[in-house]
Amino acid sequence: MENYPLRFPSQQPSASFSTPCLSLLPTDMIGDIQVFDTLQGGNSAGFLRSKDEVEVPTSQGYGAYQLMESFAGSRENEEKPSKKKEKKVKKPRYAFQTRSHVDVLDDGYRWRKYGQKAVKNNRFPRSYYKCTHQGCSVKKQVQRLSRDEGIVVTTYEGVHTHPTEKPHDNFQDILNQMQIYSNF
DNA sequence: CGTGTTTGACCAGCGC
DNA sequence: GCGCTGGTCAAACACG
Repeated sequence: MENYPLRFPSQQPSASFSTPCLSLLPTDMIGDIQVFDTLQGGNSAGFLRSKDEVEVPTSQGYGAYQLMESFAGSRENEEKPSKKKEKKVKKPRYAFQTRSHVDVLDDGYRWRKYGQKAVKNNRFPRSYYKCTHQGCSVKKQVQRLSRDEGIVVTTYEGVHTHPTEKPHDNFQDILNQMQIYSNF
């Protein structure tokens, strides 16, 4: 099993959220995935994994991404297979909750939509995307919360095997943007 | 014409 | 076994 380096922000920024304003994410709404969130309007960041563990934010919000990196791949094969033989290997998933008017955040990668499904208890459909880069099998799901339609949940599955196609601002710039947006 | 979206069909897992 | 739900496929379509 190989752990590709997580290419989310820090040195080689790949995130370029077009309408960045991350906020709290109730993890029980999306199940067994790791959750990255930042508190709206502040510079604190939290990272949730499983249902109850909260990592303490580090200065300037970098901590969350660093934690993501440290957990990359750590949950593979974690759940018990219901049958004896090895079951599907689930890639680790990371969810971002973003307050945004648009569903699809520009994270610097090229995505192809391959499905859309109505979701139970949610009047908004969930969209499924795959990274179009050759050999990269990263997927993401985008879903708007029913109880707060201003919030978009983006769930990433897998890790990109290539750098972003859109070199961009550094992470600090993104955080600054988040500040601006959150002050609305 | 290449690329991306839409959408119905299909399949697998899970709970009852 | 059956029905529900989530996830994926693929043909048709739209667009630059």
